[in-house]
Amino acid sequence: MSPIICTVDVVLLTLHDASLHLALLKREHAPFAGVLALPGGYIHAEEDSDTRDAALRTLREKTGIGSAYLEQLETFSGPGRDPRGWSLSVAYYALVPSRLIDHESRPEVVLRPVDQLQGLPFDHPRIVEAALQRVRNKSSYSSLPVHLCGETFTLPRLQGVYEAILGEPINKVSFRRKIEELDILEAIEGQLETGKAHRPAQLYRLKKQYRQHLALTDRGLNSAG
Amino acid sequence: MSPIICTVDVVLLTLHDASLHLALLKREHAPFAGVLALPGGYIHAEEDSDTRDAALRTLREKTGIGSAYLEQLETFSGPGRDPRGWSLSVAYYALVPSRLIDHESRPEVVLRPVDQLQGLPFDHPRIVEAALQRVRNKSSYSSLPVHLCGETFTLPRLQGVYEAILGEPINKVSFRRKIEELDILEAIEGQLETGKAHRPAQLYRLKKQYRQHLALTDRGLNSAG
DNA sequence: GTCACTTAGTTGCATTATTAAACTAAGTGA
DNA sequence: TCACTTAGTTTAATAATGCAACTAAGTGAC
Repeated sequence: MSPIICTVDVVLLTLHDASLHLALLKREHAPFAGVLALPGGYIHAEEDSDTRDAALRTLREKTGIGSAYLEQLETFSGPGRDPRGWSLSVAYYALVPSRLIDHESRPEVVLRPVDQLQGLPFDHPRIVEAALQRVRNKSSYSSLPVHLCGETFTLPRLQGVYEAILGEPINKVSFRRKIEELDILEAIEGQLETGKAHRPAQLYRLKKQYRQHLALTDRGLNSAG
Repeated sequence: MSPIICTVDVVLLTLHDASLHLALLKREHAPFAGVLALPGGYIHAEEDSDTRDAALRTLREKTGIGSAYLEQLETFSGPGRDPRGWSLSVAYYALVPSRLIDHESRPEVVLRPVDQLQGLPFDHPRIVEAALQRVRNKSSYSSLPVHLCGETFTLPRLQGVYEAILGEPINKVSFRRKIEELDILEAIEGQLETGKAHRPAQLYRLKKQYRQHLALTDRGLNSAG
């Protein structure tokens, strides 16, 4: 029996111009050489300690990103998804603040708005679709979107990130109540976002224990309003 | 490079004596021959059209179950989880009404309460733990538990199933409101569950379109009460 | 400096959702 | 016929949510 082709693919999402963008790379080899595709590659049994590790390595090697929120999405498989044979890809999704994407040293990483994707090879459209569904759904009841912000951010900024992901406005009071309830942020003593022609906003950061873990609400964020 | 060992494992859950049980099988071959383990096996690239298909085949071959609610759980991997080498297992979980487990023709399938598991081989404890977490979480905001009931059931019975999974009582009025809201059940005209020494309960069944798909609530089922 | 403007952040109240308790319904069995 | 048990509904109290209007605090025009 011919061996199964084992790969990982990473749906790397970031926020650019207040909308969700996906990171893509031109494929170097056949099949689909030259086509923009998800960063991915073979699992290296000799060096990877599991598929998560393979995804982290892929992310580092292909995009230069050393730290991101990373979570397993789903495994896609079958005889038809890769022309080389029966293949299996463990898909992960990653969220990074856009500042961490270094366009100087990695000009080959291109960002595309997630609602204007076309021509993706293999079953990458399905994988991206699944990632978007997961991220949108999870954002509606968790702290997931904070991983798209940088180290520090204001509450109005964070609300904007939620709204960009969910695609609809959120009630300000309800939003602040929920975030408070999650108890994952700490105000940075005396640090305000100045320079704007209006009242400055308080800067916050994630509490240490939530750097990699998420917090979940009981009832969701109830957008609209 | 040595090939990666690709398998599927199925966490098959059912309700027995009003509590969640897991189906286990004695392993026939090394490693862990004779030990009770999750039904699982190699992916057959020649015959399986994807990993879901491999899981369905495994379920059919090892337990005789031809139809169940089946959903991909997570993929587990690494060099240490199987003594034969770097391995990868796509785990699925399945829910079946206990009646579908045919103890006559399959005496080798043993049921164990999920809170009294021990001695499971490989990383099966982790897989089962992940499945339980997923099922409990998903049950709190979806129609998932209906797949543990048979064709027809009463609302008090269904509430009992939710309570068995979630491990806490649910408010009767709230429960009925949520189920009504989900709009997935239809009362079976004139069919009541008789024979009990009290008022008979209305029998319901899943609407056709929800046989395989789930319905989700906006706000969850809010147990306790 | 004063004032118009803008967004940050809060308060109070109306609306809606959830829960608890008490009720009515309808069977069995003594 | 009556006690008992669980099904299913009603009512009222409580809690969560959302809206509108408020105060706060900066910038920039004049």
